[in-house]
Amino acid sequence: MGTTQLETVPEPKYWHLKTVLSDALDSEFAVGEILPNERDLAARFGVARATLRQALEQLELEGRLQRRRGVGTTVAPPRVGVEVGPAQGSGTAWPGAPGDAWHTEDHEEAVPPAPVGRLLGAPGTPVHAVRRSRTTGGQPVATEVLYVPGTCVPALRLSPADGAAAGAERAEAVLRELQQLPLESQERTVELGSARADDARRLDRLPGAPVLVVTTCYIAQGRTAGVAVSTFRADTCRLSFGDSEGIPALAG
Amino acid sequence: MGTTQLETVPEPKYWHLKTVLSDALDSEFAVGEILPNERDLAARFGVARATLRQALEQLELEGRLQRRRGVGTTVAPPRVGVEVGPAQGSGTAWPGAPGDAWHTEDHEEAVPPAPVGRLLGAPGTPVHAVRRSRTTGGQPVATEVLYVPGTCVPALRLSPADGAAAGAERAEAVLRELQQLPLESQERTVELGSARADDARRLDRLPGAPVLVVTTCYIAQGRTAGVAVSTFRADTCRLSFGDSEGIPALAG
DNA sequence: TAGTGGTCTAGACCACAAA
DNA sequence: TTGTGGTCTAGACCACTAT
Repeated sequence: MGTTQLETVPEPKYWHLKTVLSDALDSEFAVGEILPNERDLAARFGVARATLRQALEQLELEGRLQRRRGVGTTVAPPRVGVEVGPAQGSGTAWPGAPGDAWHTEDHEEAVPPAPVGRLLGAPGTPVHAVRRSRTTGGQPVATEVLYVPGTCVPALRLSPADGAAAGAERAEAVLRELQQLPLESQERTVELGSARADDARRLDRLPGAPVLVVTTCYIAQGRTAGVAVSTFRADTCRLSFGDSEGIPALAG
Repeated sequence: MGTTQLETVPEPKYWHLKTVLSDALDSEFAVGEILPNERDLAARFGVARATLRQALEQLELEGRLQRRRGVGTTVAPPRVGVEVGPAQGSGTAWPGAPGDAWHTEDHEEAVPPAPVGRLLGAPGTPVHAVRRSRTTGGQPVATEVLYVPGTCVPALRLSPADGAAAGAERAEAVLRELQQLPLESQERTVELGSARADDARRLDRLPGAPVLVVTTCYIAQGRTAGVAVSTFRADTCRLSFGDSEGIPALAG
């Protein structure tokens, strides 16, 4: 005990700064309000701009702030809950089932990424790739690619001569065909990732922005009949896996 | 003449660097191998150390690298899948049910954080707080606090005179008592957070490290009878919500 | 003690959005 | 054009680990 540890707290400046700013956001700012710019804030707290930015980055990661180049830093609204679990009261269901919150955008035939190819049991084989997106209050919150082997939707007739204009229609045709397949189960994983350039553009973020990557395996006829890779903005989303609707429905 | 750089790709250096390093990790390094130190790497790529660090941070966020102060940067093993969903084949269950993967550590009576208090319907009221932890392969992957109102475990007799030594025992007593309560349903959310100082220590990370925060509401007797806030290391974990076991069991 | 990653500085310039 | 956040530099020192 001899060493009376008087404030030997080597707490980093940016960490302390983050706490101070966080408290200020709670008490002195309203949602949507614009903060002073980074140079002013840094001067006000007597730190370098890089240090101030370290604190802001943390707060943005936690969904407290929103920063936009050329515009400024604003106080972010609370994270929106995004339902990801079993569809409304119906247990598991294929993408594109009635009432699902996604918007179908496009379709192409492509070789899936290696991890997805392994899940589908046929690495390197071209499959249907259906691009979908999801918005909340006009803001994009997620983008998704659903990979479906051609053998799982055998009745599908695609005329390659249709051209690019029919992308969304072809995508919907794949989803319609999927509903015919009896879905046995699904399995989901969630992990942290950083947005690739194309996803970042769709999500209105910069490349590298933190995202929650939800991978869903759809099991039908004893095999993995589809894999959806959904990319959610980590700064604005809270993923919700609700059993409160699904379980009672199954029990009743 | 280095100025053969005709293509003015406004791609940030750190982003390009990250890609280069990522490819190198795939082809030239084995899991656990130590990378050259940051100063050497920066020199080798002809960038400032801060820029190199920006690329390393991204790779660490994606679980590709592990950095430890005083030691070095090593190639991280693939993320471990951590089962978070319905317990093995038994549908929903209380924490502490047989076979659950958590280790009970401690107990105290405390006022929960405001958001948890709201979920429990009684902000500002002291409740049981049970601390648990989870490891995989000897590495800590998650820490959790389960908040349970005293009114939900009325049969529990705690002797305050027991002292601190009985913390784990008191915690287990709370969990035992919970099993008596019929669990109606549960609801989970997942969001990105940054580790507070105490959680960071438990997870063997620095404060501010990215974590996946899983909030579970346990519903019993028509009310929220417990709230668990579980904090998983985002760099090493992939959360797995498996329905493949639970759904068939319920259907049969 | 030596070597590592973590923090911090004080600049500079760039890309972007809005006036 | 102006002002914002985003990128980058070339240093410095600190905290930690292993020897």
